[in-house]
Amino acid sequence: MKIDERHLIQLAAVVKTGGVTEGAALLGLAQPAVSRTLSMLEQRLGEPLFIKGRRPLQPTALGSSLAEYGLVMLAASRKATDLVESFRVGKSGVVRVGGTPFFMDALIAGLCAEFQTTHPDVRIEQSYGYFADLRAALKADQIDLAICPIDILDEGSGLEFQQILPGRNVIACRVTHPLLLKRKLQPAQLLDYPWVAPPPGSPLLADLRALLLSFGATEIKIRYSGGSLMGVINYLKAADALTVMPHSVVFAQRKDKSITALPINIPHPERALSILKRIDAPRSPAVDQFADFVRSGFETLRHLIKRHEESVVWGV
Amino acid sequence: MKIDERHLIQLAAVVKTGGVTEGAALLGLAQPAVSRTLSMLEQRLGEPLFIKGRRPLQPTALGSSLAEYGLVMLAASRKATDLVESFRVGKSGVVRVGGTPFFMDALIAGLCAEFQTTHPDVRIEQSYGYFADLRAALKADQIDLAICPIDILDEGSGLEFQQILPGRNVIACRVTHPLLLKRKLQPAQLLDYPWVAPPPGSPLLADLRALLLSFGATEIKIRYSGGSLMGVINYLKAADALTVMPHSVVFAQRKDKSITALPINIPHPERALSILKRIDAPRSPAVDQFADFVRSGFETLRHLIKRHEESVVWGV
DNA sequence: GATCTTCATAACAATCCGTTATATTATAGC
DNA sequence: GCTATAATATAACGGATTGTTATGAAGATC
Repeated sequence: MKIDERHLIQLAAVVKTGGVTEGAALLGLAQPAVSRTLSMLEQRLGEPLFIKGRRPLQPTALGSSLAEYGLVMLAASRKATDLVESFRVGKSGVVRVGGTPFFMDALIAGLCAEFQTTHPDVRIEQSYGYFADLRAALKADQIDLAICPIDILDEGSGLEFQQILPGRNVIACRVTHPLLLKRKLQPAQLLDYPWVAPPPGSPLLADLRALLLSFGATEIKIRYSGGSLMGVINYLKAADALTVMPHSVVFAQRKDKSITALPINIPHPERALSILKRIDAPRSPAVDQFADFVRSGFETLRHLIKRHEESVVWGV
Repeated sequence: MKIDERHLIQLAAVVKTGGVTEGAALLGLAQPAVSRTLSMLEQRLGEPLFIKGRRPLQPTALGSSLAEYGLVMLAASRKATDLVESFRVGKSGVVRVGGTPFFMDALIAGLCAEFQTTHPDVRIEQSYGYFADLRAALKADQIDLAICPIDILDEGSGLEFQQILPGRNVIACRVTHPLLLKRKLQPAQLLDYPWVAPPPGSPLLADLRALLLSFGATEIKIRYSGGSLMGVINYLKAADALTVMPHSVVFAQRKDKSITALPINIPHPERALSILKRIDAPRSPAVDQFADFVRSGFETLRHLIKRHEESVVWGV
């Protein structure tokens, strides 16, 4: 005999609270509704669920056994509604975010941790990739968000993108680099030092090539390549090498006092760090909240950078 | 937001089976019913539960999370229906049975064990008592069955009682008792030996008093009293004492070859071992089955006794 | 691109649900 | 034992929901 789950839950509520009235109140129902449910249940089962003529209500063996299962359902139901509630306000769910390695490592990872102090039940699944991969992953619904630098003219084509940081590269080196002592830095001097290449496939690598050629290099001498951000930084710390990095990434490392930027301006790439989303896809509130959080995080970063540059001659 | 438990279960079925059609089949429903449920759920939640335009169906994060809770409910529901089913056929439940100590210990306890080889999920709660207590307990719905000797003229008064064994007492002693060697047993000889009294309050004790007086005793010399069946038997084993016991109880001990009955007839009490139930009270199938089992158990016991007496001169 | 399976929608009847109003029943206090 | 009180059962009703079958739309497969 199949029993309506709702009936079992009502039974459980009554057994748990010890009364029809209280049980109904627990479920937010009127007493007659629950009373009728119990009558119907007993009639259908052909077995009493409560010992008749006894108050406070006392369940029979069958009644209390069934009530246990009802209690399980009641608990599950409660949890489910809680889950929905937290999901609706973006407090639970999954955020799948992909991005370029340097930004992810230097900035987004920390932001994720920060985000989760207020959203502990949101799971973040991070992955690496460059624009083409990320766009494909977005369209295939493998990720919910992408964070990467995008050429201004790149067409969205079904993707929404918000710029969150203007493109700006700097030349990074360790804080003890001899070039930092020079009064006037000539671009040609940069070619005297070994260079470290950003990850293959990254826009930064193209930037580096263009930059070195503009400095008059006939060929590009790369001493080290293939490292992630941590690898590059650790290389830089141990040698007077140079590399190109996003300004924000170097800025994020300022606390370490191990690498910094040379006080020389290099051309802005026609690119801006952006958050990419699919326009059509329904995004969960958690994804939206995370995107907002990242955006505001970069907002404050931009202000930080600005204030920092106004107060000190940065990089010296 | 409160979610209908039935909806969660349907969701779980679909997620579990990987398709609306299969999910509906799992629940014994038509496919459109489940399909509509899912549509309504998504509409009410404002969040998709499945990734659109993808077959086989793939749940979203929210969908699979909710499905987990649905699965819990589904499992509980299944178990509940199983429980009901087994309860209806008397394969589960509780049997509260009270009875007089000697019968319970000597006969009923073993029957309980035997009963549970076919009804392992029936819990038996046994208690001791004599007629007055048992009747009160029955009326107060503290026990479902009582098994005790009842005077033939005792009125049921709302109680149904079935006789399961005629009243018949014997005088019990150890198998090495000297009286067993006598050719002709004179009642007066019995008075030469010490007597053990059945539990206070028991009908047996009254029987014993009446018996001894009828033998011509001026006063009753009780050497030992207050023991349960095990106590009395162990006393008898260690001394040439005598006592009154129901015939069936002594018979049940025959395998031990430690106590037996004197070959002397004593008056039948106007009493028969009976099963008592309340007439009005709804009894669970398990109780009915147990009562039937006990009845048939005593039926075979009666036959056993009969055959035994026909084949051997019992007690010698 | 044709076909086949699977899912979504529509329409309808029956049931069930929850409500308020009211009667009945059990317990407690005198 | 009787009354007062609190709790439960019953009745009646509007509305929502459930299930059904029939049919249309959309992916997947070849």
